Amino acid sequence: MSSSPSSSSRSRDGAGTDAKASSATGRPTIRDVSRLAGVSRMTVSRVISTPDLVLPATREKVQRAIDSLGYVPDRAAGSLSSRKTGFIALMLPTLTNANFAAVAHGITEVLRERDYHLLVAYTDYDTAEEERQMRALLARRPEAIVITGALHRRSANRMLLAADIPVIEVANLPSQPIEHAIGFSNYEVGRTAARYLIAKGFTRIGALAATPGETVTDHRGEERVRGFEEELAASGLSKDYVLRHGQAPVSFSHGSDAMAALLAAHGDVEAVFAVSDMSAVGAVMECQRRGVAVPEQVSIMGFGDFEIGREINPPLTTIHVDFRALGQRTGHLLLDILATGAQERAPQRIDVGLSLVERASVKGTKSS
Amino acid sequence: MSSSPSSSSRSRDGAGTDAKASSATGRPTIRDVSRLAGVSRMTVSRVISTPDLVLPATREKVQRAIDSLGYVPDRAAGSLSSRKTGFIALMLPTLTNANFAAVAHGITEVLRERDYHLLVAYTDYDTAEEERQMRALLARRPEAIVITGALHRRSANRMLLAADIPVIEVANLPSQPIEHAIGFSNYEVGRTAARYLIAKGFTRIGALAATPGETVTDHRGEERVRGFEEELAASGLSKDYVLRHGQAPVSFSHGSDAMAALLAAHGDVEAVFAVSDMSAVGAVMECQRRGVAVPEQVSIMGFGDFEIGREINPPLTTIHVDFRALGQRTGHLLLDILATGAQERAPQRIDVGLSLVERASVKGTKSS
DNA sequence: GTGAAAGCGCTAACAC
DNA sequence: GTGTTAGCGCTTTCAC
Repeated sequence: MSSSPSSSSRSRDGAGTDAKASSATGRPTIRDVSRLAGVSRMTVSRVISTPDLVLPATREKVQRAIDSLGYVPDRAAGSLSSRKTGFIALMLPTLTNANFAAVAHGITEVLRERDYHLLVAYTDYDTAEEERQMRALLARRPEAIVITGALHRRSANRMLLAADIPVIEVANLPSQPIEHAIGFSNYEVGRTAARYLIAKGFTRIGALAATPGETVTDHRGEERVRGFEEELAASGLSKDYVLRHGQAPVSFSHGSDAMAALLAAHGDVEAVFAVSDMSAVGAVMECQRRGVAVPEQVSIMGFGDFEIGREINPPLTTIHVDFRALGQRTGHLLLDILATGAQERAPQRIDVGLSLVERASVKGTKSS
Repeated sequence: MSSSPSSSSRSRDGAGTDAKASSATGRPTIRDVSRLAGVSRMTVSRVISTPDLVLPATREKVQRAIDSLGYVPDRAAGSLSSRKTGFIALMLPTLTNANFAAVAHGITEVLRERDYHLLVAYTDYDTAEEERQMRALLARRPEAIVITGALHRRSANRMLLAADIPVIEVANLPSQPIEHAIGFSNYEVGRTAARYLIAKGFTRIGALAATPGETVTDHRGEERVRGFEEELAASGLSKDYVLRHGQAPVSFSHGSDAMAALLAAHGDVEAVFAVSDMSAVGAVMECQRRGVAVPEQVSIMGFGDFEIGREINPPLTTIHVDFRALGQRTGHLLLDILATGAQERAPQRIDVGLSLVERASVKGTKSS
């Protein structure tokens, strides 16, 4: 493997000057490539990032060296020097939720093309984890950060501001966004559901949500019930049928349990809005088991338009938000911001809206 | 902010010597902290990573400087120097699947404590994405890599080997693992399902799977049908009822569609194994819609033990694997390997096994 | 079109 | 206990 000295002593440094031993890790470095190709490290760097600035002959020579060594540039070293890490931070309550997973998926799809990498952190709805996760995320020097819903700790918020990177809030649309926001109003979701059920002529209208906990809270879900309750109140209807039951995250079994509890307490309930389709599906199943006909005896609707809702019998009426598209839009805004050069971009506030999907689980729908 | 010269010229360099201007990014560096605290950068570094080696008085002084500046160490710079990135790579087919999300979740839970970060990449079942994703992952110099199922491209495999880091295969248990493997045999899942249905006395037994595609293939699902078919053949039963339909990833609607197709082609089918609970649930719903009684007319079972299976009516018989625990075990093995010092650890091959969960969707179960 | 020098922000190794 | 020196593997900047 010793390179035979060339006949003339060349002034280019390539194989000669940069004669340091190869790295201890065994993984080839840019230096190994430069030596093998007989060019400087800078030329190797150019072949990788700006190949057009390199003569085709040189480029091929370098490329062969790269291939034969199986060289993969170390991005950490590159970042340190270029001050661009290629990381985008994403902070979620959980990944074990199809909608949040869809957001992450949508963002990734878009960022992938530009070689950005998503750094995902999740709090499991635990506000105490926020600060830890935020610190860990910021230590990787993301070029921007995407968060879902508001932060709930001042400390986490302070860190976020101090980081001085673009912030995008997704899947929730605060009236006063930190900077950019793409999403919809959870509060409006609740109001929309209530208005819909009221318009259908129901008067004993309930809801199924999680109990807000000390540390573990589904803030978005809670906002939905809040909107729901206020609309009920605005129409002079009772909130007695609104049930907060169990802990976040809500799931199918949450819906079954909560529905059972609601039927036990208020057997005369006519219509129910569950803050998530997961709960709504559980509620429908519970009704089936109890011989309570849906929608003849009880109408049920949910939120999220999860695939399962389309499949059950009767199909679930729900409120739809396209989370994957939300992720994709977020990805595009991100690329836009990062290309435009950081803070030049005026804060965006994009409401992707909601749509009510009428299916057969609510009485009085054409399809039911 | 100018520091007044102290009465004596001290030999410690702290505030004096390290007098370079603060960084261009605006974010404080270790140098800013050291200056403010009047100590060397090394002392700051120690306060962060090995506080016990620093005098309490010094430590507090430094901590105050850290807090007042809002300093968050740059891990990229740290990695470069220490050669420990704190990254674990995870390569999945998709995150939009509760079981894979659960694996990621389980790993994260464990690694979190040690400040390791999971770097997730997904291929969307596209084997062509493998190489790209693998390269991007390795460029971040993960200390270990976790992959689900085998890699399908030689190029990706070569890169993996060249990276020379611990490899753990999860959720699939190849007979010849690359190195470590934690999981179960998908092939056995299929055989178990077939044996179960055969033992129940059925003879016209079908399956619902995806069609293997050119680029998009659910290899794990395909292995499950393969095992299923072989067991059928071993008992001299026909494979005519085994249906490969639609594209991966399978979903609820895949199950509905496939079940409809199966009933159309072979109305006399007695029992069906769907390669995923998602499909199985879709199949049950389709039967309900068609007035085909489950399990009286057709028995249905799935794989994965998704929560929804427990909730539907009748509850779904399935094969259970605890994916979150799988993730947690993977996390612990990872910590073990990384602590033991890389390659010292003998390759582990851990079969977490399967369990058949009998519920009411198969005829002849006590509960049905 | 290519190269040399300098340095990104941190820590390993060794002084004292 | 704390400081100094010397890099980690890249890219920026500027020279030629």
